[in-house]
This record gives sequence, C-alpha cells and structure tokens, in this order.
Amino acid sequence: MAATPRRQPTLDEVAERAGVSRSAASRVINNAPHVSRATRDAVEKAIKALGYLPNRTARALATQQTGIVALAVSHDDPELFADPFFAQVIVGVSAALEDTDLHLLLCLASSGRGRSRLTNLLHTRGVDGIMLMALHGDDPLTHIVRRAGLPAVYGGRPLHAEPQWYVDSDNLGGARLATEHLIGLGRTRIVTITGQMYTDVGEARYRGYREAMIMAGLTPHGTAEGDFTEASGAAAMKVLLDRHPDLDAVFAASDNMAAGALRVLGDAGRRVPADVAVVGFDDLAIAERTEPPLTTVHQSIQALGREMTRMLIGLIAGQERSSMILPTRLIRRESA
Amino acid sequence: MAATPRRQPTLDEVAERAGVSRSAASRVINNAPHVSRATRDAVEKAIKALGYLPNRTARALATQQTGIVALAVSHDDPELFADPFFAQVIVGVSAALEDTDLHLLLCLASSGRGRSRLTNLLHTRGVDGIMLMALHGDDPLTHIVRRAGLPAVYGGRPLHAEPQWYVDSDNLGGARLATEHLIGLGRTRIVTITGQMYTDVGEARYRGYREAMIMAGLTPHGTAEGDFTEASGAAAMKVLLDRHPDLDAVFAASDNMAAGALRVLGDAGRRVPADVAVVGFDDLAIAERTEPPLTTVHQSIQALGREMTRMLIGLIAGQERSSMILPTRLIRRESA
DNA sequence: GATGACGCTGGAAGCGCTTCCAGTCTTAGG
DNA sequence: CCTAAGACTGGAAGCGCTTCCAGCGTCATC
Repeated sequence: MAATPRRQPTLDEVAERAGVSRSAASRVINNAPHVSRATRDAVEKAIKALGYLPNRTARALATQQTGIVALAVSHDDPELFADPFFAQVIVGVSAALEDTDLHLLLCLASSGRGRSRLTNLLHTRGVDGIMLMALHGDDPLTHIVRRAGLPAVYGGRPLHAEPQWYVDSDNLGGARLATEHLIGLGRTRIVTITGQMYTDVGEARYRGYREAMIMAGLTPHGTAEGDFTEASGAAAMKVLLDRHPDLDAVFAASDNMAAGALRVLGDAGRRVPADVAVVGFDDLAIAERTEPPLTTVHQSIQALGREMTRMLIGLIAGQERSSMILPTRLIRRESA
Repeated sequence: MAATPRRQPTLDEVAERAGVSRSAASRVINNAPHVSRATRDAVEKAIKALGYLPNRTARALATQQTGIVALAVSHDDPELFADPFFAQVIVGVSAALEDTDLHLLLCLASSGRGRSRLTNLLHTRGVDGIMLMALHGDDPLTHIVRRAGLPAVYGGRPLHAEPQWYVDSDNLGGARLATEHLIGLGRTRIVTITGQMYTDVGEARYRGYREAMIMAGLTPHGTAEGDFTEASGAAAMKVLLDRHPDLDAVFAASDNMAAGALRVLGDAGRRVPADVAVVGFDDLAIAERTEPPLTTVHQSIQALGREMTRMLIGLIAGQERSSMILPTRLIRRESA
C-alpha cells in the first residue's frame, strides 16, 4: 500500500479553534497589520496545537505566485550535463534560494519533448520565473521564454542576441588577462586555441586574446579552433605546432583544451613553461593536476548561479535590475 | 522594468466562447466521458483560438495533486554534489518524467536550513512525492519524510534501516562477481579495499567479497578501509602491501580507490595484472583511463534514477509496488 | 404508449487560501 | 459629552479549476 497522505489542518480549523474569523487568522500568518495582541496569541496557539502549515497550492492560487523558479538546461546529454559546471551552478542557485521560500525546479530541455514540457510549464504558470543556461546562438528556448512573458535571466549570453537580463563571466577580460600575462613574460609568438566560434564564450575569449595582442603591438600568431574538450585541444595543438613551430606560448580557451595541449607539447619535446608557456581558462579541478600545474583564469560558477538567482528574485518582486558581468582573475601556477 | 506576465485565458472564457458550460469545457480538457461530438469540437476550437492552457495551480488545488516530485540530495558540498553520480541520477529521473506531466524539484538538503525547507515543502503539500539519495545511516531526512506521510522512494538503502520502498544497485552481487572473477583467474591471496563500513554500500560490497571467498574455500586475505576516494585507495593499498606482501589480487570497492591502488602498485614495482590483478566497482569514466584500463563492475546510475521515478509515480497513483535491486555486471578490461 | 436506461448538460459546491470592504469598537481631541 | 480618526474585525468575493448531482432529452424495450 502506498503512503497515506495525512490530512493537514486547514486555516478554517485554526480560525475556529482560536475563536476568530478566517481572515483574522490569515492576517496573523502573513503578519499583516491590524491584528490585536489577543487575536495574534490565540491564533498562534491554535497553529502550534494543530501543527498547522498553510497549503502551498491554495496560497499560490490566491496570490498568483507559485514560489517556484525554474532552471532550464539545454543539454541532457548525460556526458555534458555531468559537467561539474552545472553542479556548480545548481549549488550557487540553491545557496541564493536558501533564505527565501522559493524552490528550484530543474528542467532538462534540449529534446523536443523537454522543450514542449517547458513551454507548457511556463504557459500554465507553473513557475514564477526562469533561469536559462548554456544556450547556443539561436536556441528555440529563447523564443519560448520570451513568448511566455515571465521574468527570465540568462546565464551567459547567446551569441548575437543580448537578452534583457543576464549574468555572465567576464570572458573577454579574462582572456585579455591571460594573454597579457603571457606578454608580460616576454613571449611574443603567442598562439591561441579557441572554443567554438559560434558560441559567445568561444568568441569572447578569442576577442580578448586578440585585443591584448594588438594593444601590445603584437600580431596574433596563430589560431586553431577546438570545442572546449581535451581531445580537441590536443588536436588543435598539433596543428599549431605544425604551422607555427616557433611558437613560444599558447592561450587555450579552456582548461580541458589546455590539458590536451600540454600533453601534445610534452610528446613533441617542448618544455613547459621553459620553451612554451601555457595558460588555460576556467580553473577546473583538472588545472591543479596537469603536468605542470596549469596557470589559468578563474571564474566562479557558483557565483554565477547565485547572482542569476538574486537577479531573478528581484525581477519577480518587480524591482529594476540590470545585467551583470562577473569578474575573472588569473591564477598563477607553473605552466606560465 | 520586469517582464509583464501576460494574462492567460481562463476556462470560463473558453466555455463562454464555445457556448457551453464551464463543466462541459472541463470535461473536454480532461477528456472525460459524457461529452457530445459537437461540444467537444466547439470547445477545442475555442481552446485553439484563445491559446488556452489550464492553470496548473488551480488544477492542483482542485485535484490535490501538484504535478511535482522532489529529489532530495543530502549533500550540498559542491565537491560531492559535483560527483557525476548525481548528474546521472538526474538524467535518469528526467528521462522517466519525460512522458508524464510531472516536473522535478531539486532540494539540496544537508544543511539545517535546507532540511527545514524540505520539511516545510512536504508539509505544505508542495510536492506529490519524494525521492531521497545518498543518506547516511541515521539521516534526519528519514524521519522528516516518514512524518510527512508522502510517497517516498529511496535510492540506495540507509544502513540498518530498510525503507519501505527503495531502488538499489546489487552491490553484494557485484562484489561477488568481481571476486569470483579474480578467483577464476587462479588468484588465491585476494585482498580488498573497502568503502566506509558504516555505509550500506561499503558494507554490502565487503560482504560480497567475503562470501565469494568463503564459497570458494578461500579465506579473506586482508582488508583495509578507505572512503571511496582515490587518495584513500592509495593509502589502503600501501597498508595492504605492507601487511600482505604476497597478495596476488585486489578487489577495490570503487574505481577511484582502484585507481589509487593501481598507482601505488606501479610505484611498488608490481605488474598489473601479471603480478597483481585488480578489479574496481562503479565503471566510472576514470576506469577506461587508468593504466592499465580497469576491469570493474558496472552499475547504471541512470537506471537507478529512472526506476526510482517509475516507482514513485506508481506509488502516487496508488499502485502496489515493491522495492527493487538493479543488476550489476562485470566489465572486463586489462587489469584482471 | 409507458418505462427505464443511458448520454449529455449546466448549476453549484467545493479545493484552501488572500484580500477587499463595510462595519464595530476604541480612543483622543475639541 | 460629542465627534472623527483609527484600530480591529468578520463576511464575502474571489483565485481557476474539478466534480458531484439533478435534470433533461433520446432511444430501445415491453
């Protein structure tokens, strides 16, 4: 037999027991003004005695607020979702939710089915607002969300489509930082391994590299595109070594790609950092375990999640908010 | 300015437009019996014209079903939550939810605050049921959940406290499989590195090893306790080599520990599998990348999530259900 | 032609809460 | 002592949906 959902006491029972009207009891619970000391005490006593807790659904119907926010992730490929990135975001979001009475609904919305479920959720007013992560350029979610007309905050920006509210890491600035660090080391033949150039992250990190080079009076020395994975970093490194055997530094747009590059450099007999300095991006756990440990750009994913959530809460409350860029910083280890 | 939540059309408007009563319209939507062809057509036309979608909250209030299930995880340590394990569970859960109209609420409930939020969620009837993961022996969540009287399914069993409904991997059987494999290889001086013995997983995997040994007429050759991490596996391996220099095989209760053991064995000059055969447990990604690749016991975490969800859905629907143990199987690679 | 049985229908009563509003009771000020 | 401004109060009307029920036709059966 399935569990028997005990019947919870209702506000009416509380009111009756306290000898007041339901409205009075309601006022006590929401501690609204115009409640006498005596009423308050009586109601509170009744609440305690009955173990009363207001029914969420009923309250939601009356107030038109569900008390739930959604986090939609546009990847349900287990491998990609398993990325610690999402876990970090979720931890950040949860932290920000911790002292509100909002709860988190998680939607994996990459498949058609997932997307239509999300659409339905939004249009049936199942949540008060939504956070979106990891969208590609023209992800259909963008339209779905806009049409629903609910408060929505983006984590990162879809390329070429600046949403009204987003929180993003300073990819441009971080890449510049990394490149400037290499330049400061006296390197001049600096190449870069980029992420996919059709993503905002990939594009911004490349732009940061480029800007730093030009500002320093150097010319970008070579570029190869990867897809943020270790394997792609290794492949890109091979291409670059082949085309620019004289390179003396590489900026990889992700730690994973940097790890791949490190491996290839080692195999090619180049010493790091003596012959080639390497810096990555993300500051994942892997960065501490590469050989040598990786100098990289740190971004706080938890902070990203936290700020998205704060922003969303603000929007739901009807406050003015503006988008925000979270700072990144260079972590110096031994590879550069 | 915050987004303006467009007003959605209501059932009354649909009914009016279709020229029928609200109850008739409702019947069409829930495709209940006793609806004439004409009524159905009229209502469906009105629905299409108005873009109507039933309000979730209102429906929830009337039916006493929220359409939301919770997944509570008793770890919010980012490091632990980042474990691909949880991501896999979530993917499995989402898959099972995909063709229902239930949604997933995620609760990180290890802190006191998190737990009281969860308690509140359950008692305010914010969800229809709950799935619990990764509980230690006497986790307070157990009581909280029992008291709430909602359908609850456990992933894995808390030690010494068999919940009424759970889904678990066959840890005992898997460990036996692993040990038997080593025995089949002709090894006789087989040691084991266990997980924490105060967890059900740790205990069951140890028991499987022990039973297999005894069944084969061998005596357990040596045991060291780890905590499922790579570092602890390495430490345990050192101890075992020291105490049982003649060992010819090791069964590690997790791939991470096996990886640590492999490293230590290599440093000690033992060849794997020639001198010492090693088998792990979990079949994580790491198992394919160790040197040599690790023979291990595979368990499907996604399946775990999926089955938990199916079971919960059944319970919510009032069906009879019984707990279930998911099979594990041996994956042969090169370490044994 | 009377009689059920049955399919369909709309009215109405909830689900459990919030909130508006019109009253009643104080109280201070004149 | 009268009055008006507050402070409280409970009744009632929602929020948007489901569902029970009584009522109505329509048909096949006797």
